[in-house]
Amino acid sequence: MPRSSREKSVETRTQILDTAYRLFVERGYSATSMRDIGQQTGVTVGAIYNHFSTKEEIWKEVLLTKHPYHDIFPLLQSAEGETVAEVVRSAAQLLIRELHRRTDLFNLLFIEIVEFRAKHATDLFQAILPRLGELQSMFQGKRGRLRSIPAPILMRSFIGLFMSYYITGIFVKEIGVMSNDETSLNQFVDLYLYGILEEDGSLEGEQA
Amino acid sequence: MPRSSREKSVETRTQILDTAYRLFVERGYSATSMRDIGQQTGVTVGAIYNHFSTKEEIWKEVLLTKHPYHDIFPLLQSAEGETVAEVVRSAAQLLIRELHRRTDLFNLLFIEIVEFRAKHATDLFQAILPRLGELQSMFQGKRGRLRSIPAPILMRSFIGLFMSYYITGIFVKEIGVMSNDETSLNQFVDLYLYGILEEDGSLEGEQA
DNA sequence: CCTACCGATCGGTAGG
DNA sequence: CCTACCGATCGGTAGG
Repeated sequence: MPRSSREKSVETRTQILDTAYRLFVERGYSATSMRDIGQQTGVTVGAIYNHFSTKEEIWKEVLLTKHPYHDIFPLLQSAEGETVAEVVRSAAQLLIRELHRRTDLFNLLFIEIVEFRAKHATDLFQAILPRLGELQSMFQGKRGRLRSIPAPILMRSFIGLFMSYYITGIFVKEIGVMSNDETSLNQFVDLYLYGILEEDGSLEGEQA
Repeated sequence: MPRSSREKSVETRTQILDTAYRLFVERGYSATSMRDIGQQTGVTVGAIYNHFSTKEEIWKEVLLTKHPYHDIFPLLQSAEGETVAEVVRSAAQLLIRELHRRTDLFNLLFIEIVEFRAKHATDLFQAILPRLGELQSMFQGKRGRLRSIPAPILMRSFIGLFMSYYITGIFVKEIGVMSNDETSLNQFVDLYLYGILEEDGSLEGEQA
């Protein structure tokens, strides 16, 4: 329980950001009104302007503080395994589980691209950049040799693996003619593993 | 020049759809008003409702008629080469060139996911499905053996290749620390090729 | 295809 | 005099 008006203020601000995030990913930016944010937070519209000067300022703060990398980075770092292949499979499992829990994981990015023409992309990337280095240690001391692929390409293509699985999965869902189950995911991951690993037979052995 | 009021009506309808498409991908659905569409088409708001009963009906028609697969499918089919690797590289080149011409190529999909929670996904997929088969012939009679990967996975991961290159590229653009040039694309494509092809040394030979 | 409107709601701000 | 917030309302615009 807040003990001062100062603490109360910080709490209200946090609640506004939580509500705004939820509504933005549910409906998009323009379709979310300041009144919606206020009502669902339990404050008036005027009160919001005590914490943020414009609606876009709320967006900027939501984008930077609720961006998926906040959840994804720790998740990736918790991936375990003795070989590179095992680590990648473990990371893929964790990420897909998170995607099922939060099917709107990438919505902040899509909104930023469409409704803001990615104008805050530089700010966002500056925030992420320092933490990208942490990920490089994921494969340290693991068995299995990587092809000589630059780290940025490795990371971008790994993210892409999930984006494509997720986005194309939305459109084949409930169709039946295409499966979107765990088998599909494994096939995606295998394709990625064959793509990044030196050929030494370890993958085939593991599969058998 | 239209010779009858019937033809004039069809032309107006087409112009409305063209304008709506342009504004939707520029700003998103909610941020685009019926008045915007009317003004930029050169008709009043009331006139639009002569052709479409709701704003969402315009969206549905735009989504189905302007969807990127209309441009992408013919593009992929024009890819040439004597080996699977050459065809894939050719297709990748063509697709990236198209992406540079139309940087908003995927925006319709993003809007459908965020602002409509993908409610028209089934309609869209039904429209695309019959044409997916045409693509399967792309690799017919080409040298280079594919791993046993189901065709849907092949296609989904190929689309994913570009989505990840495109989306992550937006956020690393103009940063300098990460390159987003032709070299990056080739590295993405190589990763994909290693992922789908049986190992027979042909790729290394080609690279050398 | 237009002018002229409707009930409601938009982002943002007034004084207290 | 501060903060956090209120009820009411601003000029304009939303879909219809």
